[in-house]
Parts: sequence; structure tokens; C-alpha cells
Amino acid sequence: MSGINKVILVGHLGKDPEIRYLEGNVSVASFPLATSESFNKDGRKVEQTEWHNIVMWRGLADVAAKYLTKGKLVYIEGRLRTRTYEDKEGIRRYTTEVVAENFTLLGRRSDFEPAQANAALTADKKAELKVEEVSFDETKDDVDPLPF
Amino acid sequence: MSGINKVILVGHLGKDPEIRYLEGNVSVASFPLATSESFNKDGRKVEQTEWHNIVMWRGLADVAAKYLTKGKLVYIEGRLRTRTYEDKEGIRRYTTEVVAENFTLLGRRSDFEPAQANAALTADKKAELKVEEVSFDETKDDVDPLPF
Amino acid sequence: MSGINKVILVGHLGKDPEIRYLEGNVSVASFPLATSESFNKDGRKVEQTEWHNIVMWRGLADVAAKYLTKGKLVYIEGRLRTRTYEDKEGIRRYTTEVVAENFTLLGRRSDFEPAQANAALTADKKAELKVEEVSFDETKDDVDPLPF
Amino acid sequence: MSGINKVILVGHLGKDPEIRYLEGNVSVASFPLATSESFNKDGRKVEQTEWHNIVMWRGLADVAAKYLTKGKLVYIEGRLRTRTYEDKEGIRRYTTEVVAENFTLLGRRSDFEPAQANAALTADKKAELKVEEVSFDETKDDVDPLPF
DNA sequence: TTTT
DNA sequence: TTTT
Repeated sequence: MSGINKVILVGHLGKDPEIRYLEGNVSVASFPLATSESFNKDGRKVEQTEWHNIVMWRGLADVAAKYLTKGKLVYIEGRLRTRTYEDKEGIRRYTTEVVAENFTLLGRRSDFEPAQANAALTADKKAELKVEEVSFDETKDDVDPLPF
Repeated sequence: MSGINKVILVGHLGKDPEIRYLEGNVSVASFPLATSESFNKDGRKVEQTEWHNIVMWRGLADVAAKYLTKGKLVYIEGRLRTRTYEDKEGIRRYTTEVVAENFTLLGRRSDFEPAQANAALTADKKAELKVEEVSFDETKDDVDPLPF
Repeated sequence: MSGINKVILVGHLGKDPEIRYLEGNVSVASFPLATSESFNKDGRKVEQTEWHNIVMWRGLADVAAKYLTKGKLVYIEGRLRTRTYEDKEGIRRYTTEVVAENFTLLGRRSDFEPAQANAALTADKKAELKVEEVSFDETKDDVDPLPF
Repeated sequence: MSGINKVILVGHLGKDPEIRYLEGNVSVASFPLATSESFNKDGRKVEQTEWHNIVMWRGLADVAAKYLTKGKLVYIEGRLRTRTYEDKEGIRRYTTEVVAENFTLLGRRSDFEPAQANAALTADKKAELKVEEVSFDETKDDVDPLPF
């Protein structure tokens, strides 16, 4: 049966996106995103930050490379994906990422490149459709875009 | 700045919830949830299942213990949390969980215990408020509710 | 600045979808969806049902026409849209609809047509892209798919 | 059966919130929120803005009155509610609102009142629980907080 | 490693 | 009626 696997984040990029090109010229962007929450604990203000590993594929990765930089505030929608990988000792480990399906830059106009059209500021997975489809198996073991 | 960290899942429990009681009689429920997606790949139908580690605290855990069982279809809303723990070799590892903030049982009425009021089928974090507040530091290292 | 306008519903269809064909052979499906919530009020159990006007366009409408029928449990994701129209007296009225961007059938396999592949049970807006693009102005006044 | 009725918006307030006090000193805040989307249509950049009627109750309304003003960028989570009312001619009309369950101010620190603690910038329905419970029937006909 |  |  079909289920739902959806993540919605608003936060700041901890670093510029890192872009890699896989076989078939498939682009993959990845970066950490911080979602911070402030609350009162025993009268003191406490800020708790959660860090998320964001991954974007193909056309969406290309748009991210163009518009997203360290510190920007962004809305991200995606799905959870837990990957397995082997660490140096050959032991199987797990890492959970947010595979983004679209994003929207938030914040002031001054945050955006002056020459960029607003229309480009919302990107989504359909961007991928403009990109040539290439054969690529996301589940292959030797493909490891995010070695956190 | 405040951010948003939200997860929305619809899936089936892989096991009955496991309930633990921490100091101060704080209850914690945890279970795996499967969200399955079907799609066509090269003409063949492929089902891909993602497994999520769900954690529920206090009053919500108590409601979960009462109503959730292996195989049930449930809507879960929560937030992502990546915890660190030390493995047997003393190496720091990471695990990402979905800390549920509320849930709703989906599916047929016949899926529910006959004696249970529908009103109980939507639980949320406010349930916690009925429970005595106890001092408990979620971030303490020796508290490890989900040793996956 | 780009904003976010997202609606997530899980509920039952109140009627079979009604399909209309606009100029350019653009299909539009519409149906009411009920989301029910039960809660306790003064010790009595109360069920409150909210009705939503769902609209689907093009390829998504075609998939809806094929799989959605009265009573089915469905997850719908979309955006809010408030339209203006003129009533019989020529007075401008407003109606708010949920324009669906994708949907997923929930519930038992037995709810689905036996011959249908699971893969078809999650439909989304990308379905539209397979459909020929036709010129059509959603904002034109004489296009009034949902005269509630 | 329990369903899901969830709305997620990020947008700017079109006006300062309007606060009303109902019987039992129940506070209700309401304001319009704009969610804007930019896209390309025939090579030209087009911005489409959707307006939403936001309603907040009790403690949440009080926090809104304190922190939200015209122009601010805010994340809002809530549920759809369609109310009936009678227009001047005594004809039954419908209006759909987003009843907010929590909100988070987004944007620069400079957008916030200097004296306000960050901790207060995320408000949610639990705020209501601090407020004395008063008898109030949201469904009563003569209660009409938003006569749009 | 972000931001306020 | 917002914002970029």
C-alpha cells in the first residue's frame, strides 16, 4: 500500500552546497541545514538546533548550486531516506538524509542575487524533467553522495 | 531564529510499540514504521519501503501503548531528531528518529478495539500535559530509549 | 517573495468525482472530501466533519476519474485557492477550493480495483506533463469548474 | 473515522491582526495573509498572490496581538474551517478560514521587537492551556468573529 | 556548520 | 491587503 513520507523544514544552510557529478552527468547537491528552536527551560532561554543532511538530485541540484549559499533561509520539502554504508572498518552504518523535492528561498530580496528573476526562486522536482534522463541506480552501493 | 522541523508520515507499524519507563516514571514508546511507495521502473512495478524509527514520549506514549499494534495504518506528525550514542567500541554514532507529536489511526473502524471511543483515536502532545511533569534531561547520554 | 501555500488532507470522498472537459480538452475533476475529527465535549463524544471542495486538473483529474470513488479514503496534497464568481443576482461571491497537486489512496488493497497496479495509486502533478500542453487561462471568468 | 485537516502557510500579513473579545473574555485574532508565487508564463514573469483569512483563538490570539504586525513574514500551521453566515439579504453564505494552531515568525531579528525574547516567537495552541478555560461554543450562530 |  |  502506498504511504506518505514527507518532511517540511525551514532553516539556514550551514555551508554552501557541495555539488558532485555522478555517472551520466547526474548532479547531486548536498548541504547541512539548521532548524533552530528557542524555548524556556527553568526560566532561562535555551536554543536547540537540529542539523539535517539535505540531498538534491539532478535539475534541483543545479538550481540549488545557483541560488543557495551558506546562511540563506530556505523552505525545503522532501522525504526521509536512510542509507547504509560501510565505515572504514567495513561495518555497516546507517545515515538518514532528507531528499529534497522542492525548495523556496525565504527572506529579504537583498538575500537574492540582484540579477535573478523571482520566478527562479521556487524550484522543484519538475526541474529534473528538463534534464536528460540518464540511467542511474540510486540504490547501488558504490554510489555514496553523502559520506557524512 | 526559529525554524520549522516537521515530518508527516502515513505507514504501517512494523512491530508493536516497545514501552520503557525512565526515571520519574516517564514513559517512552518506540517502534518502526514503514512507508511504502510503488513506482514503475523499466516497465516493472517496484515497491520501495522506507523504515522510520518513531519515538513517543509521556502521555502520547501511553496512548500509543493502548492503541497501536503491529500492522496498523497510522498518520504520524513529528520532528526529526538526530541523537548521538556510543557503539560497543566506544565510537560515536548517529541515529535519526522521528519524535512524534501526535498521531491518528487510519483505516477501517474494524481495525480499532470495539470498546474504544473514536475520540481516543487522535492523540497528541497535549496528552503529556495531563501527566505530571518530571525533571528529565532528554539530552543526557545515558538515556538511550532507542538502541537500534 | 515566494511563499508557501500547502494543504494536507486525509479523508473520504463524499461523492464520485465529477469530470468536466474544458476548451483544449483540459480535464477537471472535482469532488467533496470529508475530514472528520472526534473529540470529547462535556463527556459526550462529538464528531465534527469538515467538508472540502477538491479540484484536480489535467492528468491528475484523469487518474482521479479512474481510481477515486465515493467513500474511498485518500491522502491529498494541494494548495488553497479562493475564486470569485457571480451568483444568480450578479453579486460577487467567493469560494475556497483545494487544488490538488497529488493524491494517494489509503486503506486496504481490497479497496482498489483488482487489476490495478499499486504503482498507479500515487498520482501527482507530473501526470500533467504527459498530457499535451494546451493554452488555457485558469483565471478566466467563464471557466467555473466548481459552482458550489 | 479520524481524518487529517492540515494547512501550512508561509506568507506576509496584509494587515495588523484585529482582536476581538467574546463572551467569557475569549480572545480571537484575525488577519489576512498573502502567499505569493512567481512563475514564468509565456516568457513573462507573473506573480500570483493568494489571500487567506487567518483566525487565532485564546492564548494564541494574545501572542499574535503582541508579535504579529502588517508585513511580517510568518509560518502558520492550522486547519481549514468553512463557516456559514447570513448576508444582509438573509441568504446563507460560506466562508473558508484557516484556524491557526501555531505560528512562527520568520525573517531577520531586526523584524522583531528588540525587547522580545526569541523564546516567545514560536507560539502554539498550548498557549491556550495557560488561559482559563471558559465555556464557549464555537459553533453557535451568533458568534461570528470574521465577517469578511 | 546556520540564524536571531 | 503583503512581500520581492
